[in-house]
Amino acid sequence: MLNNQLPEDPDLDSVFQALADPTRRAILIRLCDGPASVSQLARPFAMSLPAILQHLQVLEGSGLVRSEKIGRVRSCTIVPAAVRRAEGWLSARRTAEERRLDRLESFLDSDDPPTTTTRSTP
Amino acid sequence: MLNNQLPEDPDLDSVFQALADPTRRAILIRLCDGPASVSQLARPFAMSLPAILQHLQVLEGSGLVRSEKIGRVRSCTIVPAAVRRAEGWLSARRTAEERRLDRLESFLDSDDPPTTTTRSTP
DNA sequence: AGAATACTTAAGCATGTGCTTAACAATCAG
DNA sequence: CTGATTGTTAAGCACATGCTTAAGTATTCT
Repeated sequence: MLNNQLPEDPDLDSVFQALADPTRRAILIRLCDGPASVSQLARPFAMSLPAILQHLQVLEGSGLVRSEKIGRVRSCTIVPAAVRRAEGWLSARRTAEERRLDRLESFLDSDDPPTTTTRSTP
Repeated sequence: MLNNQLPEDPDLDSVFQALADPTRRAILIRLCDGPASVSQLARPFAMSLPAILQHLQVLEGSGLVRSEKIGRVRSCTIVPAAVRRAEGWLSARRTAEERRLDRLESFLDSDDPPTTTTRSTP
């Protein structure tokens, strides 16, 4: 049985997945201050360098971070567009829900409250 | 070796984790149109009911969804505040990065570029 | 060249995630 | 009461995740 649902942008999976870890979010916060090398990024954490590397690979795989190796140093930068895409999805949900509440409100503000299904006014 | 880093809000972990799945995001989109029962939420998916239940538990554990059982029907609703909290984190990153670019720009627009190193805090 | 630096790869391990099926409630309709 | 509807619990399985250590490679310094 094939799953022919979910017409949604599959790329957001990896973005939110990347955001779902405190180490990776801390790395992103750090990168907002400007580009950094792998060992600079690793310094604050009680974690091995390979572990940080793996976090960086997750971040890069999601598109939230880009990196380039120059000499023996890899320089990592945040990718604002990817951050905005995730933000945009949440923003769309928020506004959709707000629109619904507005419709509901203006419906209740009209005259005739017929069989108040949700929350009978006390 | 204890990990005494990461002074950040740990609750965002579960929020982003919940968002990192297309089924759960589709459920959230659906809930923007108003409350729904478990089987209503399950209907569009080629997936067993227990699977949907588990997704709902993840969503509820993250605070993105609240639910209440009335009779034999569980009614699920989205929690806008939780959506806004995730959105707010991303928004803060974006603005932080924009501020940095502004500083960089006005710095480059001025005359004297001294030692273009990133972060020379000794 | 030889040593230090900065990163990378590989393998392994414990735990978490996303499903499944089967069986078990609880409630409502006739 | 009987039976259909709606949801819940439990067990199990395949695979993903987040680390670790050990052993590389590539670059720069002296």
